[in-house]
Amino acid sequence: MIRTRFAPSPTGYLHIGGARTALYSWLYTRRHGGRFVLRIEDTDRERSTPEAVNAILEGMVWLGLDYDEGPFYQTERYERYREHLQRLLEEGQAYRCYCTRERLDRVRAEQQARKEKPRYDGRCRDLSAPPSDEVSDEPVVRFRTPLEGHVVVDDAIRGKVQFHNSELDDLIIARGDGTPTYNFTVVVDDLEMGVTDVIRGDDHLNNTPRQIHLYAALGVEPPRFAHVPMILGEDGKRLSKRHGAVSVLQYREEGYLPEALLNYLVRLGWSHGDQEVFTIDELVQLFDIDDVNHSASTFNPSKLLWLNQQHIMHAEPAHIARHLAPFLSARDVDPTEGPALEAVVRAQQERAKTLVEMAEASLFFYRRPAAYDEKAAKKNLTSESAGILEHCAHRFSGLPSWTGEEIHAVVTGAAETFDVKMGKVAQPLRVAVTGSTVSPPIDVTLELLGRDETVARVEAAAAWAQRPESQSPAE
RNA sequence: GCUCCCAUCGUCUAGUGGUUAGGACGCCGCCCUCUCAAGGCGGUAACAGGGGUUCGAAUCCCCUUGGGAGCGCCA
Repeated sequence: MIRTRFAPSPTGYLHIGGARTALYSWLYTRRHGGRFVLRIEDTDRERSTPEAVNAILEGMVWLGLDYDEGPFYQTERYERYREHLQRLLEEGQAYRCYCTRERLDRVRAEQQARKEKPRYDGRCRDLSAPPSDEVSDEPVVRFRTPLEGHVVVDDAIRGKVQFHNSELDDLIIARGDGTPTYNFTVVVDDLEMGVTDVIRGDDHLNNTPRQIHLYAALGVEPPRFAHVPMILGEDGKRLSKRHGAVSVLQYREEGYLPEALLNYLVRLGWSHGDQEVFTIDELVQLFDIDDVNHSASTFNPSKLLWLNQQHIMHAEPAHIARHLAPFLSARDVDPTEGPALEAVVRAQQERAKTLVEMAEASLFFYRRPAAYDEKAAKKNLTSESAGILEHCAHRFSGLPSWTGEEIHAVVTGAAETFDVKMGKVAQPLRVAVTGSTVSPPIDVTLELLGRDETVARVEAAAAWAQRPESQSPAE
């Protein structure tokens, strides 16, 4: 059975790049009926924070990327690493290195000055006793990397990638204080957690040959690897916390649907013919890791926005209503007091790119506009339109029932009566009830708003339109 | 600097030796229209460059160029 994992380090929130990696792992696992494990790589105690852990967990929940096991915390697994470390030491596959940081820094600087690739020079590799000078009292443990030959990473996305062992050096697997480092903990965890497929960012491809050696030293077969390309910011640089990468939770705040974000992310590096819009179920059916592209891609906010609109348009109104409600509440509107939220959603569904937009554009359904938009009022609430508004208010009051059809008939009737175009009736009405020139079709809008509220607002607007100042001689 | 990865419209991509190089976002125009949208139609725009291989290369190979990543007692 396939087992994958997502292994973020809690040094910041869950951002776009991490979310896509998680998505790919998740989709791949769901597609093949495997198990998805969440592991928090918090061995960097300096920078890991509980807030970041929470932000990551919350991001996963919002995106709907559920995991079958975990979260496991590496800091709770030190015993496991210690055991393996001990074994490597005993078998001579690892050794203590007494070099001081100062010596290491100096060696590195010298190598760079000589335009060489910086790497450990192996001073302690074959020592039987600690060296006599420049000795650290807290020795680290290094892994004995083969000097000759090469390793091949058989990557599910990139194919075979070959590295010469001469390019590798003896990496530190345990710090001076005895705590294990990344390249060692991933290997131990992935093998102990039975991970069959390691799906991770491209930036780890260079670590993979070392890890393959570690697997060999521990006597196990390495998992299958899949290195997914990076996501670049609009400046072409790798997306990072410092570089324009925003938290996925920020997209929630900006009114994006999780399925839209996921849809956008999956298409960044993967495709299925010409299809652009996918449901999560479709993705689970169609996605496979070896179809992922080789090249890095650039984050394109306007396409994400379009996709969000697509998902808003095609989703069930009830689903959108659930996501929309908090945005209304945040604007001091109680969506249960006024037209049914689902009906409002239906009316707004194809004219909002985000839930924020939809909430803003729907406020007038729940409370009277504080003021008429200045330009809108000047153009539409005139002494001429006042008569039309009064006429409409009167007819609305007399309607046998309050339906869109009858409302529509009143509007078209008014246009005929006054011998004007539809716009000369609809727009003043729109300004009267919404305060602006934008809303769903006028009959739909008024029907939702209700007869009493409509008549009240239209009469108020008619009165406003007739006040002396609106015919100010300054015109 | 060294090693590794990558290279089709501005962006995301289809393409796997023979296509007028397709789609999508964006942008522009037109249509529809009570506003805003949505929708429809049309337009703009790409195979980084150079060598090969081949009857024939976006597709295969090499070089160059460009971009990215790694080279920590970070992950």
